Amino acid sequence: MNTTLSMNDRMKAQFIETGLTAAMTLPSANRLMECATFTTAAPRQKLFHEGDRARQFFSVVTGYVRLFRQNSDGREADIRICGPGDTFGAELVFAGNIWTYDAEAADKAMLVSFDLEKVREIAAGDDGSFARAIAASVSAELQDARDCIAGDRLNTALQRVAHYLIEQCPGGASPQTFRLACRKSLLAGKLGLAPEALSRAFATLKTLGVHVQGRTIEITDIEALKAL
Amino acid sequence: MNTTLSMNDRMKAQFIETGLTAAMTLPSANRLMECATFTTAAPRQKLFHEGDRARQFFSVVTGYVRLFRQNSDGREADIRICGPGDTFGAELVFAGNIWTYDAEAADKAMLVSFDLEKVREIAAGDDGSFARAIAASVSAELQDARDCIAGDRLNTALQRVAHYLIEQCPGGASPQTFRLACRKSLLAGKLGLAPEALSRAFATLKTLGVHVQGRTIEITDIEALKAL
DNA sequence: CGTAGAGTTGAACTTTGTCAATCAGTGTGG
DNA sequence: CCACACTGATTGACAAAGTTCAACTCTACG
Repeated sequence: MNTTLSMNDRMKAQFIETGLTAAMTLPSANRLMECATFTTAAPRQKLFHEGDRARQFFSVVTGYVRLFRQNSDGREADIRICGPGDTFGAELVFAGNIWTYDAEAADKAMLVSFDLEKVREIAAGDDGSFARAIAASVSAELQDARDCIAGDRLNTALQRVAHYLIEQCPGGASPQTFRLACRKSLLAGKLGLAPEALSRAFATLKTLGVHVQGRTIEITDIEALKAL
Repeated sequence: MNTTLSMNDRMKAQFIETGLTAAMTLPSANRLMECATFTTAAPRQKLFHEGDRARQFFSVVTGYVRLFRQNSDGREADIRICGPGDTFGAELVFAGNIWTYDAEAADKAMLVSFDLEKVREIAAGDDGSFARAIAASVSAELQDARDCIAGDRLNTALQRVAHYLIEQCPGGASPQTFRLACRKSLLAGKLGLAPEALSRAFATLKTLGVHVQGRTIEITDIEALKAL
């Protein structure tokens, strides 16, 4: 399914939206684009496995990608859920060339892949602004990963779900209605929960003015959520 | 307690041992050293708090530093335990200048601090090898953080403790005897456990040939540990 | 309609955190 | 040299939180 496509203007525009290029100067973004290949992935398609040699890293244009680890019994735990604009694997530009996790497309997904060797060459050849832009993306990922560790260790399922909902409220005022960005089972994984636990959390939150109808969320009292 | 010291040869040697400089070219390491200040911290001394503006990042020379978050009730969760050779806060070179966690010395600790502004200036001024070396350190931290997330979500307390012991076995053969690198309560935090849970894990492991006497660990059958 | 996939609910069970009491090791001062 | 206090570690009892498994519902879509 790894189809190389010529880049049209719409794709370029989408690519520019990517978090990676946001912090980049225009010349850097242009150099990066020269290493880019557009790719699509079918639902549940594996992108790579833990232990595989890595030849490129990725940005998500549309859809979602699940990064996860497996234990010896085959049980899986999500490490990160990447949505539109997210980059994953950029840490390999600077350290290592083996994947330390599995990745699969959650839905039909559109990705940009960047050739690691070419990116490293560019990073080594310029004044350092290119490398710094990628390093900024990796640093942001590190902050997110630490938020995740702290969140897991400090908060209960209910609190993590409430926190997620607060984050998703555009504007931060209530009452408010919006749609979940992804399937609930995917969200559960992102929050480090079994799907059942997410369900129960939503059920409990009903008493605090959170009404869930399919993917539609209605929040009547955001302050009550923050109080958790 | 932040005493600036002139750098003697022993200090230079210790500094060179640091993971940060390991991946660095000698000129880069020399440039980095120009931004460095030696600092000591008393046991339980706070280095900074979440939300503080960051002016430097750190490497640990001796002792341990606890990075943690607090929730609204004041309960704490460790994000990372830094020992000799570990660097923390380097992500701020590339993104952000506010601490997103608290830090305190676990024991009496000796640290090197690096002025963020100066480091950024050097990173912007050279051919990029300096920035790439720091980025490599941040990337390694990201891998560790993900190991931590996956380990927390996938393994029980017993499995995490067993995994830690296996990691600590020099050579990887049994029988073997070694000392824990730090206090048990600190280790518990590193593994995301309450001290009581670590105690119980050790008690359970007694039946699998792990004998704990204070900080001394005796492992008779490392294969039994791996089987968990 | 009917089927497949996603989501929900219930019940039993496991794991781990919390609280309280106790123990062990270490150092201090009388 | 011993009593005392202090800190860290251990143990038991208990409660809370989540997982797991199974049955059931709902919805979308052919």
